Amino acid sequence: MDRFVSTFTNKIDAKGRVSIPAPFRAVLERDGYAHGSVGGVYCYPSLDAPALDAGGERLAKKIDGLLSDLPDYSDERDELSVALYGDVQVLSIDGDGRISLPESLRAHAGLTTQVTFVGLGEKFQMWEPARFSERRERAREKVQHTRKLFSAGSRQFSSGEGGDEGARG
Amino acid sequence: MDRFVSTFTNKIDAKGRVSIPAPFRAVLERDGYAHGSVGGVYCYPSLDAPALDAGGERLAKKIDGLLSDLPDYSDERDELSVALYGDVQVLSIDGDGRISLPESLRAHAGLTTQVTFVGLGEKFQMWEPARFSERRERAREKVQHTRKLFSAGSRQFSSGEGGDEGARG
DNA sequence: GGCTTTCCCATGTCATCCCATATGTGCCCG
DNA sequence: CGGGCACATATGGGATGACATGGGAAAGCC
Repeated sequence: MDRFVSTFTNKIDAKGRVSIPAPFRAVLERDGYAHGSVGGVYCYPSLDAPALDAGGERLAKKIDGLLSDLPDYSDERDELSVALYGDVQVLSIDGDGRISLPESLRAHAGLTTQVTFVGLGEKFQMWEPARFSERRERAREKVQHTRKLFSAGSRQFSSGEGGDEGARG
Repeated sequence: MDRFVSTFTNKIDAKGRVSIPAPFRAVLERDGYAHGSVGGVYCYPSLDAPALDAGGERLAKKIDGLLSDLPDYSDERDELSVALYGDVQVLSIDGDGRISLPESLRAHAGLTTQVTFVGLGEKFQMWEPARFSERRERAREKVQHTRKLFSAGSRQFSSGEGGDEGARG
């Protein structure tokens, strides 16, 4: 199965366009993106980060799956639909492998001149480079912390330790 | 399968006309809307929101399906029929891809100068922009809450940070 | 006959398409 | 082993077309 991996940073040009890293593009194409046809890149604001989530058909079907569990015409379904579908933008890829990011999306992620593409397996994220490096730093720390937990059989970690960077904000 | 996705905001002109976003129009056309022929956009007040629901043939059939599940001549069916069919308007799309909204529909959604079209998969809704952003905010909070339930127990420490690869799925 | 609705055309803006260029990378050949 | 060539990718810009929107004319309705 193809996954989105690695990170790349590309520029946003004067028209708001940005090249999708070629490896990501390849994954999207294998994921049902036919060049001329309908469909494209599904993109929406990340729920818990100043970034954008994006993916192909596989991601879209996952969203469908969430909703199909709820009964038609229930209040709950309508509300979830708004949150899931309402924020989604379908971005088409031009002949040169670029997408153009609407203002609303750029605003959520604070994107101005550059975008960092971060592969997350079934989807990828787009970050403002500076924010991402900050986030990555914290993620590294957390991995270290997790490793300590794995090896904690011998040594009991103190209860305060886990909270040093855990609170997000 | 074609779905209504994304949100768009268009203006209502002096004659009460409003352009249907081109992507939605494309979905409607694929859904059995032949340009000159009979049929059009099925539109009715949302049952539980100050908005309008709309869609094409597929939506109409779904409503039929809901009713056929209920016994003939039952009070419940009568009530639902009235609620669903009674307020339905079939709006025709003009040569430029516009519909004109009758006063009764506009009143229910509080539409004045602008309309926000919200794709919800098999149907779409029309909102007064300000009301929609309010609703969207609530929907987001609800999804966040739901997500926390999903991921509760799997990660006790630090809510979210590195673990957001499962965000929407 | 006045009013509303529908059709048609005009316009400005924005997105898309296409091509040109730069940069870097791997490969081939010397 | 090193230089150069070819290709893929990223990026910039110009031109063309799509789309939203406004207004006028014609056709139906009361």
